Amino acid sequence: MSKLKVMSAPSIRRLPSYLLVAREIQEEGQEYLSATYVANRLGFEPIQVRKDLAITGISGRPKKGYPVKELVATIEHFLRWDEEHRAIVVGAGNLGSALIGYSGFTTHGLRFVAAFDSNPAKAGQQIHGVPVLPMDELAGRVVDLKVSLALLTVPRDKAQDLTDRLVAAGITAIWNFTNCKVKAPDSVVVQNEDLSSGFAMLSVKRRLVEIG
Amino acid sequence: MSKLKVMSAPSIRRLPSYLLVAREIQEEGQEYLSATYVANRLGFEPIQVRKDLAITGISGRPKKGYPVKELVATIEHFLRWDEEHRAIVVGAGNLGSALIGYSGFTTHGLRFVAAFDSNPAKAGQQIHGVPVLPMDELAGRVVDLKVSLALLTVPRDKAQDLTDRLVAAGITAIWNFTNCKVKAPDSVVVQNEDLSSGFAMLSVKRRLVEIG
DNA sequence: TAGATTGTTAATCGATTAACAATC
DNA sequence: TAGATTGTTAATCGATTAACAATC
Repeated sequence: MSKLKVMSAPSIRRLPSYLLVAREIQEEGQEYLSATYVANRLGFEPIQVRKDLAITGISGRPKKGYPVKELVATIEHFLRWDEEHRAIVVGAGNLGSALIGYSGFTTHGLRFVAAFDSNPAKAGQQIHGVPVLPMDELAGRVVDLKVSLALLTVPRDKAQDLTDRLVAAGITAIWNFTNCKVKAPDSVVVQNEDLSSGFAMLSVKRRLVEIG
Repeated sequence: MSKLKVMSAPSIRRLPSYLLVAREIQEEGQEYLSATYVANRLGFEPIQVRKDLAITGISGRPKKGYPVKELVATIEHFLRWDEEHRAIVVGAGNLGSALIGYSGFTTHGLRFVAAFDSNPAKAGQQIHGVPVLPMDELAGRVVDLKVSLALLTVPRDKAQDLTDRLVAAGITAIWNFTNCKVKAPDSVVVQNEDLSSGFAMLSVKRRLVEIG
């Protein structure tokens, strides 16, 4: 077992970009990959890359760098992207449909098995091959669909109610794309994805650039 | 003029959620809103809310809190969400279409005037009322469409090429939804939105909960 | 060997939290 | 007035960066 390292949220968030670079280098047939190279590619400091990679438990070779194949496998395992994650999408609107269709998630083990929508007209349809089911079947289907993860893409005023229903149905992880901060028991993992905060950053950066 | 405060990225990212609470309270007809109340609602510390709000230049009243109407206006102005931001969407796929259709952005002043796609079959169509134009018209239309912001929602391998073309065409802000870190001159603001990093956080949090 | 790189330990930097005077 | 709240200044906490020995 590797030593327990401090895992900061920023470090974890940077891992996917390291994985991307590592996969690319792996395809080029390189055997080793240095933190220096990764840092140059992504605009980070080499020491930061080394520290971040350390949390996964990988160990590199002085002078050579990290063995690429092992690095890819280690990051994937650390992020649990080497397992299948069966998920449902709650709210089959624009965003829900887009997320189902986003191919990038398949390399993270994410597999959408059903979508739910309160609009009866959508029930029975398919979105990118994923069946849309009526919202009132939600509670009954979580178990037989064998899902523990739900993506929440409903209007903000329905977010808390659906969270409660998802928790009651046995869902243990919620990826929340509404800008409503939902409450759930500690045993349920909630990850909030707020596009507004990104746009806030963009706007403030623009002003700073204009001012100089 | 208000004193210049330190603006940290985390603070800026929290402002939209304060704005949401403030708007809600405003609709309820309340005149004042305290940092304590906002903190309770969002699960933050009151001191953090006060510090964050301070960067916008707003000043509250001891005992009462912040005047709600002024607070809403001040945050909106600080984030430039009180102006119109004309934008194009480059890549009219699933994600691009979903972002055009996302109604939440209209309250942030975001207005989509056109989408561009390399698939000729899509040109001439409309997505949620926004015309789709052929990609080779990109350079020529940026000026007459009067846009300075572009949302990048193309496959990762086309991200850098299109960034270069956008910059050459006069775009000064890019909201990048690809997981490719694009390079642009310092005068161009780039905001990277990486869904993978959110999923990485979710996965690691899940393991921590399972371990206990 | 010499140079490049890892990984540890220490230093710095920045963000969050605490303490408290001012105030309505 | 008393209690609640703001906003400043100081303390703490955590993340990033630096220094450097170990090593292939």
